[in-house]
Amino acid sequence: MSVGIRHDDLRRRNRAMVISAVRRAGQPSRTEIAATTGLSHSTISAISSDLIQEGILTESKPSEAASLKRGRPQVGLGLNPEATAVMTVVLSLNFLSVAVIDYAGQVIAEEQRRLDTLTMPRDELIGECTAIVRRRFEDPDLDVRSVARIAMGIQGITDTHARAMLWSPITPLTDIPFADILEAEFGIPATMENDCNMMAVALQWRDPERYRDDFIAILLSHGIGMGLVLKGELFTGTHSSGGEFGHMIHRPGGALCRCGRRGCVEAYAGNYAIWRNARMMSEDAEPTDVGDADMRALAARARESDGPEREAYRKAGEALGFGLGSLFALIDPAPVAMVGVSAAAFDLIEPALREAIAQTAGGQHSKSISFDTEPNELPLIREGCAMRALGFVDQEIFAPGVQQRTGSAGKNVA
Amino acid sequence: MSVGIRHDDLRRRNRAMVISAVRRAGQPSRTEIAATTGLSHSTISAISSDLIQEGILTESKPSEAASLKRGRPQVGLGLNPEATAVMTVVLSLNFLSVAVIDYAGQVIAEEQRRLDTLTMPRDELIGECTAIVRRRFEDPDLDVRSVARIAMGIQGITDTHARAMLWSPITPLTDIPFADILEAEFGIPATMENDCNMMAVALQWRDPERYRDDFIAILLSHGIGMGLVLKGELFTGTHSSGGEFGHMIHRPGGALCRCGRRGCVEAYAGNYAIWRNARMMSEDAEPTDVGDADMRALAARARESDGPEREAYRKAGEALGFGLGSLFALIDPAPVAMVGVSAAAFDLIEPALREAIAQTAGGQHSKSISFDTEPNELPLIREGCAMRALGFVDQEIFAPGVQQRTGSAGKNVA
DNA sequence: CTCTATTTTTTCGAGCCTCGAAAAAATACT
DNA sequence: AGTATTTTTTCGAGGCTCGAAAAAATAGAG
Repeated sequence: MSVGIRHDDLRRRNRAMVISAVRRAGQPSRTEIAATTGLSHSTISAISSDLIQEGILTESKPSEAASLKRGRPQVGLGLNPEATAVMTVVLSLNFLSVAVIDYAGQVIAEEQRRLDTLTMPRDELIGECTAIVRRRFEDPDLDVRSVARIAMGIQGITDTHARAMLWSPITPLTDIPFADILEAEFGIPATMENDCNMMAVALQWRDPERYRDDFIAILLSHGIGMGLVLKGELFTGTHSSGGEFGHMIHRPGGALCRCGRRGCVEAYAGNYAIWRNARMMSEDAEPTDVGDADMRALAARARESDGPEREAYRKAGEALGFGLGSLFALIDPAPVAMVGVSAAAFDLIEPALREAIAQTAGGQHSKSISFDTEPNELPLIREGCAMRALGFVDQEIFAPGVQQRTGSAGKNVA
Repeated sequence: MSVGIRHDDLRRRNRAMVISAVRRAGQPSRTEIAATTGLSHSTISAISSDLIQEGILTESKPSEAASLKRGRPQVGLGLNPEATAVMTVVLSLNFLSVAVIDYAGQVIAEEQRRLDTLTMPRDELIGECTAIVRRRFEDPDLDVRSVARIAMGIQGITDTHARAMLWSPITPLTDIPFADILEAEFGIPATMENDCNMMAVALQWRDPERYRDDFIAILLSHGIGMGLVLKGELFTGTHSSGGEFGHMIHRPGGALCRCGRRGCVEAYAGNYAIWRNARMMSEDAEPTDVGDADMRALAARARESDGPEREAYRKAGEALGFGLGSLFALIDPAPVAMVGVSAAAFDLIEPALREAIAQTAGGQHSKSISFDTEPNELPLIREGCAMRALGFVDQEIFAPGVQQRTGSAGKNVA
């Protein structure tokens, strides 16, 4: 059950409010913050002078608008980049990357690495992840002692509490508690996030106009994933990261999916499924890895002539359309961002997708549903992880004490 | 954006907290409330003496457990039934009912009425609804001047803000702003709720053990509806009441649904669909109304022998199973309550349903998914409306002032 | 160059609210 | 009748936010 509000929670919540207002707005003045938060000027003044003294915020000289106005110029408040730093670790198919990001959100160091995730044994995979992090810590150029949090993103299913990878297409291994492993290894709070959820978080930061309260990010890649934001909050399952859009059932008993079941949306719209159909292979054929270059070539051929390649994209569009239609029956339509290599072929997918969606309950507003595309998912995932880690720092370290549910993490206060 | 917490919000929130603790717990002592809310004894003491003085709570003599313990006996706190009252209006196919419920949740008056909703013109339908409410107000036995809120429940789609019926299977009419109509007519805040959502709310109150944070209520009746609670909160769409489980797509281009589209879950599992299949009629046959008695007879025949009737229920189970599987892919499995006349035939539905679900992503935990049945939906809907209305009173009238999002409603403070 | 209008930010006292400790109240046990 | 025990109330302390007023910092006017 939710819990009563203590008197001291007040300050903490309002501190968090101010920090988040600054993170969102860039260089707001105290007056602007007072307006957006609804708190009085006195309160904002008190809180921000605390935060400045603690080295969390910094004053920056007046913005350009100052010269136009009459009275005392506004003083912009910004996040102090040196307040702390966070680290992101993104593990995807055959690829591992790490980045250090300062408190203001700028990347200050990074490293990328190819590895063979599909065949790697458990210890080695974990070892690679901890090693790449450790190398960052050992870099003498950086004062990495100030890293306050690690957010790891992975393609696959994670648990609701953001502690472990439960299942992933990039490895046959399951149930790896990466968050706990990193915490034990480095003594820093860590979380394990789902890649598509992080894409959604990143979109919310990149384009808050379009991706605000309700939207959908769909990853069109080898597999089909989804990140969903509803009422401004990231949607997760009751036990797992949830939102396994790719494994909604498109045709009961239909094409063979990578997950071993039949008829999933992914079994028609994943890279391997498009490839399979374009080559006129059986729907029962084992899913195979298809490179991004091959997919781009496939899309080019589909654009050239109306052959089996175009038909394969049509089928993908149909599966995505009926899947989205079912989803929209549940949550109502919302803006969609298509991310990943096949998003670059969305022109081939869209007609069949819209036709399918129009045949569903969500299709009433079919025409008003807008799609946007972004071919490159990795930067989005990293950005999402960074924002997530910074968000935790904002709330749990710089405005500590408010009741948390997560149980672990969040002990080292400045 | 969310807004800073003012100083006076504190008291109001904690008042709401205490009221809700009392509503939930029955007759808790001050000490118990302090424990569940986490607030100090002094605070609870202050707040509850306020609430008693305002006539919202009453002290009741010690419970039976008092004789066992040593010290000063606990004094139970209860909701004062006379504090206020709410009214529920439930409109379903050919049936309209109203009830007056006191602040403690007891029904103190009711009226039910048959009418032909399918053919009624707009004015007449609205007129019947306002008339049945007015008759309650005119009843001299009741001090109905104290009615603080009306909650209307309807089979069909409502908007997110609980103001209007957007679409309903019980009438060809659309977009009737019942909440506004009732507010204008009687000057009392009103809301327009979706029937299945209210079923879910009622289940949460009836059996909080089983139906707590995450569960699904599915209405198996003429149509198929769903009420969904996730993380303790009623799930709604971004624009409408949402959760139109019955119109997820089971088979693209498949059987004709009452909604005019094809292949919806409902087109296989709604009463009319089961009837159609049992009679071996075409899947394109116009949906017809089937009475509850006919459905019960159909179920009996299906249990007797393995004929087309049993096959019809099998198909229904398959559609529901694949639909649930897709839903579980999104939200993970959760306990399910099957409500409505076909819930009484769940024995005929369950085998195919479980078989289908096992073929989906949600089916990993297929065996652990538990189903419960409740053949009678109307009492549930009424209970849900009552609890919802009382919840609004608790929060908006007896603990007023906390920022609201809904824009309208909630102006008459005690 | 000085003065005034204007806008932002800080200061200060007032009013609430919650908390902890201690007191008061109400009962069972001895 | 006295003591132990548990619940509830009382009371002063400490914090927080708010509004009003003061202080600070600038542009424009004369």
